[in-house]
Amino acid sequence: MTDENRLQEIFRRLLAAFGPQHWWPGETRWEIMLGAILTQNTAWTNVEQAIGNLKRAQALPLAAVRALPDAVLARHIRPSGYFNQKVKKIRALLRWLDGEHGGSLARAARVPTERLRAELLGIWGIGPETADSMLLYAFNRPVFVVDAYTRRILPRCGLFPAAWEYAQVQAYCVAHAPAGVPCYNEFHALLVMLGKQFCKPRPRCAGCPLQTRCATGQKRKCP
DNA sequence: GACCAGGCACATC
DNA sequence: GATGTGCATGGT
Repeated sequence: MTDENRLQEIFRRLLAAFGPQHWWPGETRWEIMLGAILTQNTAWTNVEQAIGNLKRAQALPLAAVRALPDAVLARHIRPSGYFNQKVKKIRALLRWLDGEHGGSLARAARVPTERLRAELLGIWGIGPETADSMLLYAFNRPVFVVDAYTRRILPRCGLFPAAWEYAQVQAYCVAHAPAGVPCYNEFHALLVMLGKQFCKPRPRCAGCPLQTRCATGQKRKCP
């Protein structure tokens, strides 16, 4: 079976098993972008609490977040973890929006994909996964999102080495996965669903007296 | 109590 | 360039 067929078969099976995921769980472009920052290295349930806090305080809209003092914003998003860092990232996002697009997401949405991606990657605190999540889910661009689950699951299916970096994995998926915004949307969501349920991080090293993990993501190194 | 979660920036070698 | 570390809460 070719790589293309294997990846398409994985997509087909996941869709059959889990059904459409209806991502992204956010109602506006802004809410999706905010969620993309808040979910960095954080369980979505924690992000839901943070967004719930903002909603209850009627502080979720872009203009409301803009008007919040840092300390208040930090208090609202506290459940999502790394709250001081995330306040800085949200401020950096707003600075970009104001500086490049007059504070208008509608204007930002008219920027071609490659340039928009470059702009997002230029924002402090926004790396490739967060930028691509924003592009796909907030701006409806055909960009394949690679996350920790993608990089864990597909190598275990034997598709490529686990050591591949972001851009390599993305290029592979673009080359072999079913194309287009709806498929990219669903594929990423389905990989997350599968990963949460069945694909825990790398197994512990057999016989390691520390019972810890080696290679990326580890807390300590095996002796 | 350890591990994990829909990363990223920065320091150090 | 590769590797390690800080950031932090909440669920299991």
